[in-house]
Amino acid sequence: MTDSAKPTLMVVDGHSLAYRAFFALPVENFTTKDNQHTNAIYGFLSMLVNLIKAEKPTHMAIAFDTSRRSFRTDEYPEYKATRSETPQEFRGQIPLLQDVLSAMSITVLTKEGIEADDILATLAAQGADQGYDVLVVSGDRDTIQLVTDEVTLLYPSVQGVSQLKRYDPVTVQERYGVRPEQYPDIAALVGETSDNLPGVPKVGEKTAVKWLTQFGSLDELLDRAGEIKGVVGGNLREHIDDVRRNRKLNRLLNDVELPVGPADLAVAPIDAQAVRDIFARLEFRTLLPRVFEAVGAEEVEDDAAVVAIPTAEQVTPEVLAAWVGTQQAPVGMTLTVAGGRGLRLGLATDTELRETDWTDAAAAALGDWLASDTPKVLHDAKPQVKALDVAGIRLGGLADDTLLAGWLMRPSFPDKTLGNLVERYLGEKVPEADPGQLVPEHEGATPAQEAWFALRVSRALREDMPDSVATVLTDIELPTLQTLAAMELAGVAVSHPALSEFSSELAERAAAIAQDAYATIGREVNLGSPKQLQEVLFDELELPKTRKTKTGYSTDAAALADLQESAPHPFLELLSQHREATKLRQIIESLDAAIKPDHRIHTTYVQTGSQTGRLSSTDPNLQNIPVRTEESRRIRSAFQVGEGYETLLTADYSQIEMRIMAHLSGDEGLIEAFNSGEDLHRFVGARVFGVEPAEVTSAMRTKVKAMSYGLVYGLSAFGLSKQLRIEQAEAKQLMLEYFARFGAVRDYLRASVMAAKEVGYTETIFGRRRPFPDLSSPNRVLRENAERAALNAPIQGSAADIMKIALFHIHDDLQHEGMSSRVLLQIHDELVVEVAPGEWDAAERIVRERMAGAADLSVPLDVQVGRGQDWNEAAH
DNA sequence: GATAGGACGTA
DNA sequence: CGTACGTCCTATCC
Repeated sequence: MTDSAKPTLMVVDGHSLAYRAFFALPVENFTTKDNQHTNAIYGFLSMLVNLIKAEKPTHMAIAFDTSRRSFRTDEYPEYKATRSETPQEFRGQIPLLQDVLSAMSITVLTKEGIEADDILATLAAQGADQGYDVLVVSGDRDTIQLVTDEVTLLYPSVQGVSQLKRYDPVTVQERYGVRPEQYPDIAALVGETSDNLPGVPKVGEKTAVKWLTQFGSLDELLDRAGEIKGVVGGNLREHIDDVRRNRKLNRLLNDVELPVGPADLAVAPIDAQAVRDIFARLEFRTLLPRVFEAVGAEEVEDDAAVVAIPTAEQVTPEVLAAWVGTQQAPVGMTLTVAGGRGLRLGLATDTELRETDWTDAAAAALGDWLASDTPKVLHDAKPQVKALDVAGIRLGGLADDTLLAGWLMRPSFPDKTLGNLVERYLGEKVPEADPGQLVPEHEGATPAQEAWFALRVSRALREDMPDSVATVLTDIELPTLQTLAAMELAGVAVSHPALSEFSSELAERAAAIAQDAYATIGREVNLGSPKQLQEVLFDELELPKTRKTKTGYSTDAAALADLQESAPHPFLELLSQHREATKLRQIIESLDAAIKPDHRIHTTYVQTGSQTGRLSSTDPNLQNIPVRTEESRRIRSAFQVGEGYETLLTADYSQIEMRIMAHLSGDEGLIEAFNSGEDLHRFVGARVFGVEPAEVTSAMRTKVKAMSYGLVYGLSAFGLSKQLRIEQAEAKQLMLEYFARFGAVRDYLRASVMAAKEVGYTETIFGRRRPFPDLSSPNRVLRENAERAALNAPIQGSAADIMKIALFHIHDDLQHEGMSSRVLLQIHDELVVEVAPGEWDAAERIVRERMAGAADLSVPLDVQVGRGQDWNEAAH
């Protein structure tokens, strides 16, 4: 163990250890869904975390080689020349690893023409000089020469990267029979195959040690080489130049000029968020807590300023009402909610905090103020808005929601709690009650204290916020929030009898299909287990292998369809049918379970649930109710008009994303297509294939349709060929023809990605931004994924903006006109409205006007409206 | 009991 | 080698 009084400097050869990890860990287990390999990164970090925990260095640096070229190759071009090319899969991981390290505030050192071990040697020398205990971590045997009383080497043993052997002068002597500084002499004589440094033939470690002991030093040995007898003596004399060269090359430089010295390498607090972000990207999950445990948590906590949080004054509703009456500036507000009901209300200015129990009396005393336009700042206002609504109060003056503001600033940021925002934007900590303790040691923040934090975070966020984003927040998101609250409260009526009847049918059918399937293979398997299915398909039936997955071969629907074509087997069709039936049944069962006593399903819209600006829906997700097959639409038939209402209205935008493309690109052909009134795909097909619209066959229409939609997602010729099941050459030709007629589309898409690369973010028509740091990543997979996402983001995001604008305007209009009709669901480009008796005409007019008028584009926004007693019937 | 992976539903 | 989501099940990890 190291002397606790002395600081410990740990210097690590990043390259050699990551390389060992690369071969030690199976790459199949360490590949992200984007096909980014991470085994070297994972293995290295895993080892580093263990090292930090075990050694507790006070100072740390990690050195990397810059390239294969170094002063050694300049001197001796064959140096390391026999090493096989480092695999691209490995090299691609190094920049990512360095990103992680920098997020962990660990200094990464590289120097052109200098190898990592020379940097280690230099820092080790400086550290030993300046009174540090030095730990050198390297997988290169040459570093043995660095070992002294002050410098210890940690060297990976053969067992694997996690087992490091500790070399001090005594252990080196025991293992190699010489003092550490003599090790290079042995290496020079024996040679180093991996470095392509041949030594003296027939001389191994034993002979080398014997000679050195006998002659005292290498110089002495070489001077007196004539005294050595036999074949090895001859060999030595013959290869004496090689030995001199080896010795020259394996001497590590300990006087490299570096931008930092040991004192600059003090362990610093990690950037917890950056680490979380990059780990998310690398899909490391289990490693995150280990990293935080080893280096993160304490430092971050110490780093956050300990700010005295004002104490909240407990008052009666009447006193609180009097107090708020005197406030002009925005007030922070938190209504704690449990089971949809308000519990306690906290209000705060910068200096004064007030709290009261949320009772009928409080609602009565504060209702007017809550409904007034007096500006209020909340974090995650929607549940609070709903709880107020239950008490008969419509919250007015919603000036900011820090949850939405934080999301708009960083939509990829997964964790948007108030505490996270406070840390990021104020550098302070929100006290948290210890979870899992019945009597917590620490009290959490009170409602008024949360309100106080929200108020101050709001201001800090607004300072950073570009105007365009602030406009999206104020003019789109906050009004949308109010509307979503109302939609969630309204819910949608769903018929339990309809669902349960369908469910029973499907259960019977699935069971029968399963029996048939078992019969075709002669045994029972769990048809829901991909693992067991793989055994059946590829081992027992010996069907051709399909697309690879992380754990084997795919058994998904596309793979089964391919198999059915290339190697038909009755089991395949039965399996597909079984999947279909059980999937439908699952959906039905989960919907049925979500029906509340009011016979309605109340989903939760997650306003911050996407990176593009779309909503998401959970508990249950009502945005993925089946629609494609006739049978599955029976589920939609169970979504029915509720009691007291007359009919359901559905309204959807047709081809909204293509229309946005036409607008953004200004492509005259595409704009004409939308203004002509002709079916879009027929029009495009006519242009692409050079025929009259009437002559466009359904095959032609299918192709241009796939192409058009694919464009929005950054589709490649490969992807297009796969989807249409045509040759890649044909897909390529199709794309060429398409762009020959609609060239401005391609120009726009290219320019849009270029611009995003330039500024680092994309922007929707309304100014919503999405950052894309990976557009300039040296990693091709990351970069190209980012390019496709960046291509799509302004289009999908603008469509989301337009729908939100239409949505809250419809909601507001219905209210202002005193109608009972209400919006129930939003499914990205579709709305479902429950229409009250006698209100159809007005409702349809409002919906059509507001949807078509939500944006002024160079093409019309086409809206399709349908009506019916249930969702399926209403879908025209 | 929690988490990961495969599969699949929607726009 | 097409974007954006949520949820179910099974298998595996702890």
